[in-house]
Order: sequence, then structure tokens, then C-alpha cells
Amino acid sequence: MAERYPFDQFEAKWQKYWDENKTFKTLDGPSDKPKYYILDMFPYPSGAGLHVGHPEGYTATDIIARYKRMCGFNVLHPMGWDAFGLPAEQYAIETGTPPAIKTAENIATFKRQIQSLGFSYDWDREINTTDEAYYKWTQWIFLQLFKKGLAYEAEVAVNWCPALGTVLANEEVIDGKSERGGHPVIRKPMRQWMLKITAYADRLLSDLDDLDWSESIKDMQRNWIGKSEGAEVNFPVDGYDLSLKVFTTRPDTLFGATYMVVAPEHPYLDQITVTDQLSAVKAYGLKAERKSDLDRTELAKEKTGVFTGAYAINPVNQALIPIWVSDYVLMSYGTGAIMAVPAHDTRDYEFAKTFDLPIVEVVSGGDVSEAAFTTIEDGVMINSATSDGGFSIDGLKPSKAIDKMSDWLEATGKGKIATNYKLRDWLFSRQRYWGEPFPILKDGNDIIPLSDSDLPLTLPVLDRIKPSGTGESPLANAKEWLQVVDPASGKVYRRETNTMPQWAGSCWYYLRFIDPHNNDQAWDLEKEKYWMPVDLYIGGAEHAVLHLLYARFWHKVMYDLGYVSTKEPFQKLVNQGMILGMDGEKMSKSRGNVINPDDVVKQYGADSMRLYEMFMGPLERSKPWNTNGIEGVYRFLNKLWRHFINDKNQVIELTDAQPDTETLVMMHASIKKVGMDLDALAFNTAISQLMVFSNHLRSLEQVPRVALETLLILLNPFAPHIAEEMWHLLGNSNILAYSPWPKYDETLLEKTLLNLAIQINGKVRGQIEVEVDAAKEVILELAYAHSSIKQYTKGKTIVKEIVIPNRIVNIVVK
RNA sequence: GCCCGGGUGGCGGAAUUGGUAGACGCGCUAGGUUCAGGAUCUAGUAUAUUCACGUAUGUGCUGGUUCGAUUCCAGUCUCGGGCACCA
Repeated sequence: MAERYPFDQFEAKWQKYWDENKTFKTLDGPSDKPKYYILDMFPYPSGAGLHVGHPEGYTATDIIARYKRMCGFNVLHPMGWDAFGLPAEQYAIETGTPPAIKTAENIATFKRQIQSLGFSYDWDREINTTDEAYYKWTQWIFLQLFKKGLAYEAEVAVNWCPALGTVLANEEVIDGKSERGGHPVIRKPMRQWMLKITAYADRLLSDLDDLDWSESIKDMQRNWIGKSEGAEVNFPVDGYDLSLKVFTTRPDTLFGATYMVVAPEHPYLDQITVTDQLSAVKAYGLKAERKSDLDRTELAKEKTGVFTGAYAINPVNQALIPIWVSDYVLMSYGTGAIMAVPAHDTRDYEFAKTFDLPIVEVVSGGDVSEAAFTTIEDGVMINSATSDGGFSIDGLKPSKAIDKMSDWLEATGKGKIATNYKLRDWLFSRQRYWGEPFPILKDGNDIIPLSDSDLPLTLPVLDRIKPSGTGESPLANAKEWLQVVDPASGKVYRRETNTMPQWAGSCWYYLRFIDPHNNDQAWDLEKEKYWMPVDLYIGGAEHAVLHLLYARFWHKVMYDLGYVSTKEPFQKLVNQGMILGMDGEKMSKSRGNVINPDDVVKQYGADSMRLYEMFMGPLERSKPWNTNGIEGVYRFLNKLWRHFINDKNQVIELTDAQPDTETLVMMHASIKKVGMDLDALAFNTAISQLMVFSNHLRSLEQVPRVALETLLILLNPFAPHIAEEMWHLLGNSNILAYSPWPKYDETLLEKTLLNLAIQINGKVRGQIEVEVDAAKEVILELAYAHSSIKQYTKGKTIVKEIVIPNRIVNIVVK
């Protein structure tokens, strides 16, 4: 390791200075400065503390925040804690330590670690989702959702572990057994709160278009919402006064429907199954239920099913087709029933082959004796006309036939055009203690919301958190808390024992940062108008779908209620890539490849840590940690310090003379490149330019003060401690944090002479120096005069001369 | 299976609209400094071949478009992420 420059002497000093002087306190808007709201995904403060992945995003946002301040923006850059969640509760059950205590300890560790990196957060805006003053408003938002009819109760199956007397999260269930103890886990329906996110599916989808997010994240959200357009078709059940409704994206293939399949949970199943088949169907239903419980990762997708004995009437040709039951049809998607077109659907094809059901080709172009033909781009409809010839789609392309059949369904009332979504309503309750209590009272089945004045409904302090044994949360043990007596009527109500999931607090924290201490409102509407939307949001890709979708949903509800002024909360989103271990694998305790930021800061200092996190590669890419790499950036800072600062902490002698041309050009080129790279979040190449500039300055006999000062200004967002320290050693009394970002002079960067490569048949064979915008004739004359070009053209026929001004010359010879 | 991203020296990675591939950093080699090691400074460093000048090859692979392709197009292999019987 290189000899240390004294970072340990001044990094803490500057952190203390910024803290004591509240250097980064954000004044409430509106102000005359343009605003910039830059947000990190706030962390869950786990017991393990920070790992090097956390500071990657935080460093990126901090650099941008510091850069934007220097550019004259009013910057909002806050940090807080998403502190409800399972681990603290599990810890409480095991050790008896109350979750609030453990959580506070974890937060203290996280905060110390984050602060040791010199991030410029406005700590006066720190929020914690577990504070009463915060979750009061989470509860308030829930009440808004409830009043709008977007929150409802439903019976939903949970992972119930009888031995532990508790409900488990999916991640606590491994191979059908509880993670702790290995006890059996069964599915048990319980009353749960649901949020009607599906009501916003269309807007959540279409509003993605205007966001400055990566296409891949938008695609993930689009896929999750899973919009598909098609038709609903009613198939009357033969002999019954009811019809099976199906959803299909391929109404064009209706003539090819040779059977139907309903999900094992379909409500009509008991009614329509013939007596002979009843026991077989019931047995199948039980098996299907168990299968999904025990081993849902079963990869062998062998088709199974049972015939119900019933028949349906195909509405387009009156054909009688058998109705089967099979678990390849899901009750939770579409209508829980399908029309099966084996010739043109892979799954139906497999099923038909397994049970020897007829396969009728209605789109020509494939070979249905071999495989299902599923494309709608090619092929022509066949066998698709009614026997009386009254209706036909024969001869059409499938895509056209879809429209014609849909119209026919609408016209005859046998079906209608329909849209379906994969997105389901959001299961919004957990059987846990450590979460926001629902502001809800129960009177039998009646639901009574608390009034706003009763908020917050605080969590009761329990001597010991333990399972209720009934599947209800540990709150069911809090007898006093549970019972509420109405003083007027004397009537006794019971509180809701479910709590909200961890997502709740993170769904709106970006709004609370705007006005974190408001006791009368969740946030002030004027302040919201000033600060929203978030201009840049950086966080891990693991939240690409759920957190972002849920937050967008709440935001739209708040928008509809007039509490926020923007349709979308996060205008620009960037997902940082993962930092892998030295071995190129995901960092994990079991692999032993975890890097602790505390060790890095101790050994190399915060500036080197920050610089290395950004120098490793593009922010959005995954990349491996390499200790040699941090040595490199450390050496860069070390050389900078030791070249300009002597043993007595004095700056070497600088010159006040104008820099020479080369230095001046490099200085302005650096201002330009670093600024442009920062705008593009290309931190690694910006740092590279700083190194180039710094290397040049160190090579000079006489270093111009203005050049060194410019370097320090440019370096400041990246390595603020060393930049501030050297800035002050240079005799400046202002602080760099708010020094204006320098402007560059474009005219200095315009070259008068440039090197032009001469190619022969596309291969570079020589270079000439010409004036910018030199005439084609001049260039060619110089080119042919070049010795090696002469050699390559000697005795050859010149076929073509390509001269691209200021770029290249290519001479094609034969 | 479907939907997204990536594949460039020994390594992390650079490369405006197609226009001199390999910036910057690591590592390595040689030399200076040092009693020595470390640290540091200087020079070199894609591969093959050559004493050298040079020449040939080279951005996963195979083709294509072009005077010219890391960049555009088609196909293919591979790694990573997401979803997964979604009708």
C-alpha cells in the first residue's frame, strides 16, 4: 500500500464541519433557484450493517447532488429508514429484545457508516417509517384508499404452520417446511386486506411511456401488468341453463375449439360434472390443491386432467365439445376456463395428445400433426365457416380474422371484446407485530375506520412478542389494546390485528421528505408542487417491479384525490448494478467474499472509497470488486496530495501566470468532459479525465494556480474531503460545496490543426497534419505526397478517393 | 419456454452521428532510487512474426450492407437478470 496521505486528519474534520454548519440543509422552496430532487432508495437497516453495494448508489446520488448545488440548483437530497420488517420481529421472538430497540441500534450503525462516507444529506429531514409521527400518515393514506373503495377484505390462503402457531412469509417456507424448525406448513385461508391496484392497471401501464426509465425496467413492469387483448366468449353448457365464459386472445381460432378446460377450483365444476365422473373430478381437485402446496417448482409439466362428462356448445358452429378439468388452467387468470384449440396452442396441443382429443386445423401454414402452429403473422384461415355459409373467416390472415370474429361476437351477443391483466390485487396485510397497525375497528363483520383524529394508532408495547397461536398476529395477545369501548354507547369493538406489509412505508416516503416535520398534514401541498417530481431516483434493480409499481399506484390515488400535482412520482430512474465479490460471485457470508466498507474507509479513506465505487465501471452494470483497483484510485489522490502539499501541510509554490496553451486547453476540455459525463451519469469516464488532467499538472515545472484550483473544483463532487482541504490550504476561505461550477470556453477547444488518417482500402497506412476544414484537393495532395502512401499506390489503379473533411481519407486502389 | 441486458488485451473498462480499437486504472517487464524489501519515479506493455522498420491478425461465432463496421442488418453460441401452464 502506498504511503498514506493524511486523509484521516481531515476527512472527519470536514464531516464535522458540514454537520455543525448544516452546510447541506435544504431550504424549503419555492426559491428563485431551480429545484433538483435527488433520491436514494432508502435502506432497510439490517443487523449486518452496510455492504459495499449500498454506497454505490449513495455515492452516485451524492456526486450528482454536489454537482447540482455547484451548478446553482436548490437540491433536495434526503435519507431515511425503511425500518419495519420481518428480521426485527424474528429477532424479538428469539431473544426478547423489542423490535423498536433492535431497530434503533441497527439504524445507528447504518447512519454512522453512511456518514463516514461524507454524503451530503440533509439530516434534518431524516425519516423512519416506524416513527409514530411517520406511520400516522401511512395509516391516513390507507384510510384514503379505504374511503375510495380501493381497500377490501378477502379470504386468501396463507402459509400456516401449526407447530409454530404462526403464519409464515414465503421466504420462511422451504420445501413445504418452516425454515425454523422444519415443521410442516399448510395453506389456510385467512381474512386479509387487499388493495385494488388492478383498477389502475391501465394507467400504470400507459403512463410508463413518458418516464425517463430504462426500457428494460419499463418492460419488466409491462410484463408484470401483463395486458392482453382478446375476447370473452360464452359457451353454453349442454343441458344446463348456464354458460362457461372464457377469455381468449385468439378468437380467430374459435372454429378449432375441440374441447374446454376449467380450473380445478372453478365454481361450476360441482354442478356440471356427471355423477359417474364426480369422484374422479373431486380426487383430481384434491390432488391439484396439494400439488400447488407442496411442490410448485415441479418442472416436469406433464399435462394431467379429468373429463367432467359434461359438454359445451361452441357458439359459432354449435359443435358439442367435452369439458375437462385440468390444473394447467388457473382460476386466478382470466375466467378460470378456456376454450382449447389444440392445433394452435402449445399447451392445448400437449393436453390433446395426452388424452387423445381431436385436433382441428383452422390456420394453414404449419404441420399440426407435428406441433401446434401458433403464429398470427403467417398462415391463412381454413375450416372456419358456418355450415349454412352465413359466416366465414376462411382465407383471411389470422390477425384480420381476430377482428372479424370479435366483431361477430359483439354483434351476436355471444361474446365481447375484452382485455385481461396478469396483475392481481395487492395482498396488503401480514400476520405480524412489527408493521403499521390498520386504523380499523371490527364489530363482527362490520368494518369501522378510525377517524383522522384517532391517528396515529400506535403499536402496543408488549412484554414479549410471541405468536398468538391462532394465525393472527402477536397483536392478538395485546388484550387491552385489542378492546375498544365506545364511551357513548358502551359498545365494545375489536381492533384489526393484521399489520401492513413493509411496502407501505416505502410507498410514499419521497413525499414525506418534502415536509418531514408536518404534524397537521402528510405534506404541504405548496411544497409538494415545488419539489415534485423526484428528478432522479437511484436504487437496486431488485425493486424494479414491486416497490416501484406500488409507489406509483399510491401516487396515482393521491393524484386523483388532489394531494399531489404529478401523475408519476419518479421522473428519471436508474438502477445501479450489483457489486460482486472478488471472485465475480454475488457477495454472501457463506462464500466469505463480503467486503466491509468500514475496513475500506479505515484503510484508504472515504474519498478513495467513493472514487473507486464510481471508477469500477458504468453505474448500471454489475461488476466485481477488486482491492487492486482501489489502490489505483488511492494512488491518484495520494499523488495529487503529495505533489502539491509538502510535509508541513503547505502548498508548493504556484504561478499566477496564464497557463500555457496545452494546459489551458486541457483545463477547458476537462471542465467540458466532466460536466457532460456527470449529466450522463458516466462517473467512470469523468474520473478518468480528472486523472488525465491531474497527471498533466504534475508534469509541469510551474503549476498555474488557476489550473490546480479548477481541478479541485471538478474533483469536489467525487472526493469532497481532499478537495475542500486542498482548496483551503491554497488559501481560499469559501467552501467548495457551493462554489460555482466553472464554465468552459468552446473556442479554446476548437482545433486549428489535426491529424488525419490516410487509409488504403480501409487500412490505415499513414497520417498527415492538415488545417481544420482544409480543402479536399489540399488533403489529397498531402496524402499522395506521404511516403508510405506512395508505396501503396505505386503501380495501382486508383478506383475511388473518399475524403471526409476533418475525419478520414480512404483511397481505394486495385 | 418467453421478455430484457451483456460478451472488446492477463484484469476492470474506454471509443460523438459507422471514420486511426484498447483512453483511464490494475497487473506485468525493464531501469532509476533504496543496504534490502515496501513505497516511489521513468519507460514499455493486444496477439503472432521480425534484430529492427514493418507485416499479418484482432471487439463471442457465421454471414450481409458499406470505400470503411466494436458501432447497422440477419442468423447463431454464451453469460447475467426478470417472468413462467397468463389462455
